[in-house]
Amino acid sequence: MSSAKERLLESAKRLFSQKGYYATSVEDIVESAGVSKGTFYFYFKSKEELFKSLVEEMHLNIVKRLENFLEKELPLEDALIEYAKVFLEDIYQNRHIAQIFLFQLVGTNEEFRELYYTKIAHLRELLTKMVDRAIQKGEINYKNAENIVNLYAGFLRMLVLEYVFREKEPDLERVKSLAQEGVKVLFRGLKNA
Amino acid sequence: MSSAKERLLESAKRLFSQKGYYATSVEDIVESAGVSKGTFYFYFKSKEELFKSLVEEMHLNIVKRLENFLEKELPLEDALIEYAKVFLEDIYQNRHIAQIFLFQLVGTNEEFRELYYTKIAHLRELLTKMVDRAIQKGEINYKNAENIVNLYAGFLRMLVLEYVFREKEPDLERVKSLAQEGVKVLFRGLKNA
Amino acid sequence: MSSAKERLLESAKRLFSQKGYYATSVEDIVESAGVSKGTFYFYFKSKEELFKSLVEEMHLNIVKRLENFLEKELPLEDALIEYAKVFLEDIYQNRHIAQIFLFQLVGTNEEFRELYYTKIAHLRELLTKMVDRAIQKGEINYKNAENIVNLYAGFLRMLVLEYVFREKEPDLERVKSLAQEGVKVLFRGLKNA
Amino acid sequence: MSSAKERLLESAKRLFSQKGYYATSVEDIVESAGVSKGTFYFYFKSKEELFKSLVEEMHLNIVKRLENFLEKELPLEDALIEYAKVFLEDIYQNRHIAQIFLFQLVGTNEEFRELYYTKIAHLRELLTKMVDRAIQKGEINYKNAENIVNLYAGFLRMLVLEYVFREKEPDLERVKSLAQEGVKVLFRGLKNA
DNA sequence: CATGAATGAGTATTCATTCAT
DNA sequence: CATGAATGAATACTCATTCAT
Repeated sequence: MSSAKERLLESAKRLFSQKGYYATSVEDIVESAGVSKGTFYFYFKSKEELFKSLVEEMHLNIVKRLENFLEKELPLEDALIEYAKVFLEDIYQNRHIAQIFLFQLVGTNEEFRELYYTKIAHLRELLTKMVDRAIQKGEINYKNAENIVNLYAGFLRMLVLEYVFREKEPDLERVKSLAQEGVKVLFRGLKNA
Repeated sequence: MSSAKERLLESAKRLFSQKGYYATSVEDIVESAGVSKGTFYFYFKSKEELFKSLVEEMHLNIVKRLENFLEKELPLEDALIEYAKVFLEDIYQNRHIAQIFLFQLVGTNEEFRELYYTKIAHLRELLTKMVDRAIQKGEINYKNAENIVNLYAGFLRMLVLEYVFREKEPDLERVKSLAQEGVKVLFRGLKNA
Repeated sequence: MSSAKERLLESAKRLFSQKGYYATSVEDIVESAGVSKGTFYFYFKSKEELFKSLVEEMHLNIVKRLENFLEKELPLEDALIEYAKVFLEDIYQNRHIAQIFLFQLVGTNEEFRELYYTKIAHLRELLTKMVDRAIQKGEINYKNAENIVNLYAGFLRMLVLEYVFREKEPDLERVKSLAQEGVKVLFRGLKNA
Repeated sequence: MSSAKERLLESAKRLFSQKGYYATSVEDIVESAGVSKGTFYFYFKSKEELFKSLVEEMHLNIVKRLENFLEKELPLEDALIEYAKVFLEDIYQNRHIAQIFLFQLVGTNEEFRELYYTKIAHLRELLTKMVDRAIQKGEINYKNAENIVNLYAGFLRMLVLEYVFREKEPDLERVKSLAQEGVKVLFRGLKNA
């Protein structure tokens, strides 16, 4: 049986992702976790701290995965396709926390927005590094790595927003295939500049 | 001199976009507008209703602009580039309310998220129509209009998120040129499928 | 066509009697009367003053009617029966304002309760006088006039509460006949002490 | 020492009965009880719910008492006299909550009025049963049980209104003796029909 | 006479957080 | 570790009343 802290984390993830940070009360969380309020504050300094720790967790997951990818040094097209698939799978597996990270953080309040931009900057850096390498290797002819990240990351975000989060039971295979097609389109454009 | 209602609307836009829906209190809004609480409720049924009316306003603006574009029947590449520029200009001019529409709605609570998806669906439809026309005319060879919308709209969203909203004083000309470059890359990819 | 003041009075009577003093807002009243708030305060100093003036009006009505009855110097039984009928008819005709007078005044707040007791004391006095006369004339053998008023007035109040006010469309003839029967029962008891 | 909940209930009873439902604020109640606002809402869902629970409590008290009386199967005159005494004693002991039940409920708003009629209907039924039995046994000759209840209950209500609630320190013995006399008068009337 | 925009004190209710047990 | 009673500042919203036009 899961511990009180784990149950609190699970409940928080689910409720934050469903109802949003503000509309989720500590009361909601402890009730759903079946523990007392005192217990909540034994494990977490505050509601905000819990939220931020979820964000941190998700961020570290994505970063780790992305760094692993970088080490493989795949050709860019393969890398972009493979990573897109892994990313979508990952996001789907961690839907709740991912929703918080990708779409709640920016829109909730000033502090969270800043946190978002800090975390995202890190991820963009990693992606930029990957693209830069391909530019150096002459794999593509459009050489603005930052803007390539805009195209690629914007596309992935859109897929997540429109398919993974919007639909109750997303057809992940279809989303992955959309991702693959999209990246191919993109890559052709990058090569033929 | 501006009327009480106008001042309330301006204050609300600014504060919602800065601090977010929940972190902005009616107190904040009326204080910033220099009117009493009673006046707020004389003009708006509730904080929520005011928020939603701002969203509606922005939505109608974007739809109108997009419909105008559709009527022009430009070649797709030109249309995508021109619309991107107009869109970015527009979003910049209406930064506050646009921030609310594009990034707060999804992340705030369940009701707002549903509202977001409803509004966005409408915009995606219009874009899809534009792309479909180009497919019929043989302008491009990748024929999944929906996915092209994912690529294009995702890219624009990312530009807004990373440049227009992130930076205090965004260099709009640079963003537009990134947009133009990105669309060209994309279009090449679409043509050479 | 009725004047603004009359329409305000009518609306106030109806709304106060239906929803109660506190649950009826000045807004409700002016809306239902089709006039502006300014007009309300042109004719009435305050919501409370309007309410009290309605109470005063009803009180004067009942007092006048009762005094007329006293002058007739009927035998007690006839007087009690006749007055009961007239009273019920009257209350029915002025249902709204009567509801306010008889049942809202006591239960609403301290000030109104005191007002109620003052007004009611006056009515009880008149009734006591009527009964005293009958005692002096030897018409009845139970000689506690105050308690007779308790029996009689309590009975009438109960009829009003249970039949005139409770039912949407009260059968007034039936209520009057209940009143007549009840008074006869009462009178027999008074005579045979 | 009494618990926070008990103190809240006591304060609420007293204040509601003195100032009325609307004129008593939650602030008033918690201040008088010496607890915080949060504590109020820890124990009661709302001001209205607390009010209704007081009503329910009083209603159950009266019903229980009345049912006990019914079981005794006393001759009607004795029953009416004995019950009147017990009722007055009871009402006096629970003055505050009784005032709420008997005189505030009807006059406050629509919802409470309906609640009043529901509760009172129950009490009238029990009394009617008691009277019906006496009619069947031939104890009285006036056979309209419902109207007898009107006479009896109206009389008791009037005693409560005029003596128990009106006076700061009511002379309960005198009220009980008025009740006894009144019932005797009534009973003679009923017998000699 | 009449309007309706504007006021601001007041109200019920929420909720993150604390702490004695 | 765990509980849950208690806190009180904060919040959205109401409403009687005023007053310039």
